[in-house]
Amino acid sequence: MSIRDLARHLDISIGTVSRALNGKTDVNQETRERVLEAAKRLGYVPNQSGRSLRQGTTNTIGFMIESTIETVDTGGGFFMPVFEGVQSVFRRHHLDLVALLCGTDEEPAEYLNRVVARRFVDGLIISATTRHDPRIDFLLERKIPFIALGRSETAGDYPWIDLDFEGVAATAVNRLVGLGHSRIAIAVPASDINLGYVFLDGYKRALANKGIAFNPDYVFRSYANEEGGYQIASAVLAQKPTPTAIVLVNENMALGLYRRFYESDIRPGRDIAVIGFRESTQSRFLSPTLTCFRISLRDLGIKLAESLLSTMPAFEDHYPHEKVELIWPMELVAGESDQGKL
Amino acid sequence: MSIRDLARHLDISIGTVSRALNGKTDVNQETRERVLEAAKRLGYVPNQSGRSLRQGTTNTIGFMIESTIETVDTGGGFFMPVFEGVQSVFRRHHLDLVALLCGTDEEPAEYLNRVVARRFVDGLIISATTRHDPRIDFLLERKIPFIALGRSETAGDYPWIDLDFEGVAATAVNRLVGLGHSRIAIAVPASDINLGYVFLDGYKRALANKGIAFNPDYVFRSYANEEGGYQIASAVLAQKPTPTAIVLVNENMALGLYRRFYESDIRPGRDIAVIGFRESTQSRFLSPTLTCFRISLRDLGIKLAESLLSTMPAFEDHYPHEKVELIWPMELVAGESDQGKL
DNA sequence: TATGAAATCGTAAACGTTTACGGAAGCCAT
DNA sequence: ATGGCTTCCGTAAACGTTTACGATTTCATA
Repeated sequence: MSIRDLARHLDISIGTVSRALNGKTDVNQETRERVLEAAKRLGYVPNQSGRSLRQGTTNTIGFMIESTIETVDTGGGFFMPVFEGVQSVFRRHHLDLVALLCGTDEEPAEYLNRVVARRFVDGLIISATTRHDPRIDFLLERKIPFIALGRSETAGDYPWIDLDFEGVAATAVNRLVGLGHSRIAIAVPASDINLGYVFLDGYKRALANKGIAFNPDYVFRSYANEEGGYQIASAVLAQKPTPTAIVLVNENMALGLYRRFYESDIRPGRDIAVIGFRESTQSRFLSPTLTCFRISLRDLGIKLAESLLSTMPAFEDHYPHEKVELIWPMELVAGESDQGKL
Repeated sequence: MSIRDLARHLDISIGTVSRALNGKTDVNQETRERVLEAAKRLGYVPNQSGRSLRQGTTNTIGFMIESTIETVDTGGGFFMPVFEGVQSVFRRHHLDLVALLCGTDEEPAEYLNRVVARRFVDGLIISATTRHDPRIDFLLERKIPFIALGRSETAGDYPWIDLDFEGVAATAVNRLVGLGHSRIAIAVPASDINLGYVFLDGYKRALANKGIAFNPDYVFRSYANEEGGYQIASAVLAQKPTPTAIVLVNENMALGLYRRFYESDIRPGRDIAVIGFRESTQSRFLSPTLTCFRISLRDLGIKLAESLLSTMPAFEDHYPHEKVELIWPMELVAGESDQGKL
């Protein structure tokens, strides 16, 4: 069922059929309707390879996700809601969204190289940005439209949207200070992912604002998951003087942290204050419930998609070019985990 | 940088270049090496649209994942490890794997229709199979190679691999009976996903084997996530006589269940036995640790990929055609959550 | 009526591959 | 010298689109 078959069936030329289907102006209204009707009736759908070859465009956007130990455990569904938001925008423009999952046995930059070389996608969303991310230079040099979910250290001349790690760290510290804490620990990822550095910066700055000296011994590094939380809890308990509060960079850490504390009869919220990171399906069901921060993930996805389109020349009539360097706000969700008295 | 440029640069015909790159036999060894070397040096990669158009094949496999409320919260990373396994096989055959994420605002069958119509992929892996899954009939009729992760009720003439829900339910029941329980509840998803029915069947059969009467009041239905676990815990406590044990179809339910029990001062493992489903990053860090079942997800992915290839004519020399109707084994991981005395 | 503009459509080239086909050259046996 | 293999390579068609270009018709206007 090619366009040729359809044209033969309607007894008009394939050029006209193509123009009718693509909404070109120079085609009679009546014939357009005939074409559309026949296409639907016969179940004709344009062959993507054909159009791609001709137009040099694939109508596909890739969302690259790494399955590193750090990001694999996005419990509570981080990416799915974002994806839905992205997809809702793309669908209006007949763009298909695919997730490109880079395994642990391949370098992200290598993987990306393959994707780009094969001209698989028209644009890209990358995530889990590292401090100095080679993918960004690569995409800039190849002039592939892209947007990063998460900024690198040199958040230079490329579009990115990032969560408000700095703001979250500051809000958490301020809140804890307000509750009377001064020995405030922080948990960051051990990896090179940039958000850890941003988070740490926000923490330091907030401490400084409150006139509290920064103590490097209160910075704990491990995996951004349950296991990491457990290990950090052990380290926290071993540290003297023991912190009275801890701020987590990742909500999955909370469960492991809780577990380890329980084993030493330390009850979060009563004996030590804990502020998690992102509100997830789990945070409400922990005991005590986790004080954390809410993100409108779907809206984030929508903004991500719109921003990407604004960097693509083919869409500049709908989405005029704009510089996107956006910090996405997060809203405090008070729980019980930071509410104990000192 | 097209094949024409490469041919011109080497001063040979494009046909020879193509044959050299594709490992055809009728090309001189020396010229082949020259071609390969030049291709690498000049960074030539065949345009996918061109080959797809010519060969009618895309070298891409799609892994369809639905982001329904049921599957979105695959905490502990279910899909990522499976994905890696699949990818490790495909990479050897120069196949690209993409994840096709169907949002909640679109029917899975509709979404699949679009994917297939645009000839996006050469083969498909579908998951979250419902009881009567229209996608299966559709793919069979269109003769698209596919494999289902999860069987439908009429697990008929199509390839599938499924987790051993029946075995897990039976093992759990037997274990609980061995510990002295007879009032054993079961938590299943409220949706039409088929695994719930299979799980329930295994439960019923195991009860019958042990001579325990099936009590419909002990079947609890809700979402397969933390929220659902919480609701089910409430329902369990309200049920008289109260069950002394409960078997979960989903590990994410455990946290909500625990939370609700704690609110009523019921301690899992002491006052009520709980057996979760899949071992995840969380199960070890719950308090008490969750008794559950381990899956080798990477191997599952590998088998999934190999099985799919065995249904594709283009690969029948490497993977001879075979009937795939496979129940994937799961191994008990004893925790503390079922160890209380009655 | 002649003229030009507007509306509509057909023709054919082009996108980058793969591959069937045939031709040229080399070699060996007759 | 002829014929028949084998080895290697070039030619050109084909995949299914889109689109620049030109042709035809219609229609209003001078």
